This record gives sequence, structure tokens and C-alpha cells, in this order.
Amino acid sequence: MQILNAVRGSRIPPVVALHANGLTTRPANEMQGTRRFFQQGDEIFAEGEPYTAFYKVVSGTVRVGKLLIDGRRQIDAFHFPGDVFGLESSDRHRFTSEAVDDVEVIAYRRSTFATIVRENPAFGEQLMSSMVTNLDRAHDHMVLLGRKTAVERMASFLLDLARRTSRSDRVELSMQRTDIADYLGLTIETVSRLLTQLARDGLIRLTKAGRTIVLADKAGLQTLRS
Amino acid sequence: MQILNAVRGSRIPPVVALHANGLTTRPANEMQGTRRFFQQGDEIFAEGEPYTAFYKVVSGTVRVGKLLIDGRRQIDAFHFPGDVFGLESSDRHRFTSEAVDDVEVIAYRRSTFATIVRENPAFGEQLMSSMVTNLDRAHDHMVLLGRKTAVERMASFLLDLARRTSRSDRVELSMQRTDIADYLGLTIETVSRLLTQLARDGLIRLTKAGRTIVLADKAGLQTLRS
DNA sequence: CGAGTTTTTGAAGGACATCAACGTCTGTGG
DNA sequence: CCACAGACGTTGATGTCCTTCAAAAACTCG
Repeated sequence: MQILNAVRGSRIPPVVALHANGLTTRPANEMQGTRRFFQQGDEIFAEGEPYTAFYKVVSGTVRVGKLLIDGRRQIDAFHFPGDVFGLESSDRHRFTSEAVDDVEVIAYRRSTFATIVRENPAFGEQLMSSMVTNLDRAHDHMVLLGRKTAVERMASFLLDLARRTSRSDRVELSMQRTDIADYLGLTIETVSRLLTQLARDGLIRLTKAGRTIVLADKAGLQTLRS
Repeated sequence: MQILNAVRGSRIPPVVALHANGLTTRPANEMQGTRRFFQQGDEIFAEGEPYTAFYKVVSGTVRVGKLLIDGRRQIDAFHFPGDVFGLESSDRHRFTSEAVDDVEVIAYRRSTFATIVRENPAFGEQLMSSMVTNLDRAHDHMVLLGRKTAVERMASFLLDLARRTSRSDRVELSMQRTDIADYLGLTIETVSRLLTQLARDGLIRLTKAGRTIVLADKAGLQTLRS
């Protein structure tokens, strides 16, 4: 909706190394990109918009998803630091991406994959790997949406979140209930009920407006996850 | 389950062209692969199996998906001629793939993406594009599973199937009801009821054991699809 | 402190699942 | 060619998990 308050991107000076053969090159696994900042709720790009760049998260949480005409929404994935999103094969974006909280990304100018690989094979390899990882996660998420019960979805979500964003058993929810519900294919009411139920059963502990969750019984959650 | 009756792969002789510069090379967009055949129901590879090859469908239909311990199954995607599947970033397959009917594929030996790109950039580009297409479809499928009603799922399925496999309004279902149900996140009973309901409403016509469907009112289905 | 937003909790309803039985198709052997 | 068995598909009756509708509670931020 609002793409307005996105801070104008500032160019990152490309790090250049001088090779023995006299050719200039960039360090492996990196490529010139533009650092950009988005505030909570900002749209990074919208479904249908021309595809001009793809992104890597530096800090914060990004949600990507789709909207049906009547307002129903599905969040396909959350992306955390290190994750790549927004790569397309057509020339329009096929989904929307927004900042869940304050977000910093590196934007890479759209270019054919061949070009990327020619200029920086290691970066190309990294991108391909990112795509396969994203596809892996999508597969897991389809099982969750198609075949898991509400509790199983919530247990899966909490454990995944802990694995991806936390080194401890404490999870900071950067997203609110609406996002969780739209990610899990549930309603906010159900999400809320599930969390209080899990807390009542001693599997988790809720603190500070339910934005921090301690996974008190990971093994128990693992059982519920299916 | 049974990987037994897979016909032993027969090597395809690599087509070699002599370039002006005297180097031998393969034609663009192709790479050496092994032709393999699978019968209806055969497993092509299983979740957890070592990853040794990825595949392109030549003929027939392939289903890829996952199984939960208690037998619940989710089919993530159907793959038709031209589609690539089974590419992984880890060294084990993350999902299972099986032949829906009699299937012919080209198996490509696992290799790093860098190698593929070095040896045949055009093929690498094609692979990247396939991955992005698969991810696109996964996104659509997540919306379907997470937010669409049963009728909407069925309408979406029929229209997609027609677009991908048929040039007319007649769709041949290569898969049986169980597969459709596990793809749409429903039960076979619901799938059956939906089809008869759509037929009663004049949107489709069922023939020959319900394996051939005529999309009598595509516009109507489009409305239902959401 | 107070207005608006987000989250929680409760009561009632509905869409799809489950359980059960019947119908239909396919292929095999008499 | 027909009979039969087993697999696959359809139809019906009932149940349940999650949604929907409603309102209160808790939190945020000026």
C-alpha cells in the first residue's frame, strides 16, 4: 500500500580487488547491491508490479504473500536475515512483499541469471541454493496448510521460528496475530486460543503482550508438530 | 514403495557439434541425461533418499509430495512434460516423487550448479527458470490450501490442469481421486461431491468413469476460482 | 489519561470430515 | 462372452474442528 516512506537507496561502494591477472573482480558470494530501508508495514513490492530488483534481508522480518480480491490473504513465507526473496522469471512480481517490522535489505538490480553467473558464479550458486531452500520451505508449508490441524500448525510454526531466528528457547515474535493467522491459514481468534491453550498446558510461556514466547517444552511441541 | 520395475536407464548418446573454434560442445538448452521409464505407481525417489539425480518429465504425470507419520499425505505438485523436479540443495531428497501414470523422464546426474553453468550456461538458465516457476506454482498452491474453499480449490485445479495439459476444453485426468484430494487438501468424498455438483450446475461434464472432464463453462469456473 | 489498536475470551454456526454403504469400472478366467 | 473379484468412485447421515459474530481486556502511544 505505502511504498512512500521507503528511504531512498544509498549506493554501497563496490569492494574491488585487483587480481594477479590484472582483472578487477568482486569478492566471492557478493555482488553489487543497493542498501534500502523500510519501515514497519511498508510495501517492498506488490504483486503485478514490474520486476526490477530482488532482495536479500539484512535485518528485520519480511512477509511475502498473496491477496484474493475479497481480501483473504495468505502469507507464503517470512524471510529473516540472510534470506533471498523476490526473484522472478517473468517481468512482473508474482506476489507482494512487505516489511513486518523495520527492515534493511540489499536490493540487487534485476538481470538475467546468465549475466549473474558470468559476472559472479559463486553468487549465482548462492542464489540457486536460496531458491531451492525457498522451495523446500514451500513444500513443508503446503503440508502444514493442507494436512495439519490447528495445534500442529502452531507447534510447527513456533519450532521453525525458534530454529531460524533464535539460539535459545526464547522467540521474539516480530509479527502480529494477523500475520501468524494468515501464515498458518487460520483466524486470529484461533491463533490466540491456541497460544493460551499451549501456555495452559505448560508447553510455552507468554510474556509482554504475547510478543515474546518461551518454548518451555520443546520435546512436547515436537510431538504436537507431526 | 516399489522402485523395482523401473526400467534400467539407457544412455542417450550426446549430440555433439563441432564449433568453428574446434571445441566440442552440446546444443544450447540441453545436457547429457539418461532416459528412464517408470510405470504407474512407481516411486522415482523417496524423501530422505540420497540425492543423486534430478529429472525432467518427457511424458506422463509425476506427483511430488510428503507423507506424515500417520499416513496423511500432501501432494505439493503435479509435473507434466517439460517440467523439472527433484533438484535439491542438500544431499538428501526432501520429498517423494512417484509416477501417476506411465512416465518417461530424463535423469540428470547430480552436480553442483556451478558445474552445470560452466559446462552449459543456457541449461543452467533454464534450470533457474524452472525453479522459479516451481516456486511460483507453490505460492499459488499455498493460497489455495490456506485460504480457498473446497469449490474454489476444485475450480482452480480444473482450470490449471486445462491450461497446462490441454489445448481444448477437455481435460484428461491422469490421476485418481485420492491424488486430487491429497493435492487439494480435501478428502476423496469431498472431491467426488464437488465434481458431481459442478456437473449438476452445468459447469463441467463428466465422462468415462469420471476420468475425462469437459469444461463446459470456463467463465463460470473462473468466477468460482477466486 | 484516553483513544485506537491489538489480543483474548465466549457462544453459536457451518464447511468439510468421518463413517458407512452402495454403485461402477476393469481385468481375469471360465 | 459372461461372471466375478477387487479397486475405484459416488452418495448419504452424522459429527467435529475451526470459523464467525460479539464483546471485553490489555496494550501502545500521543
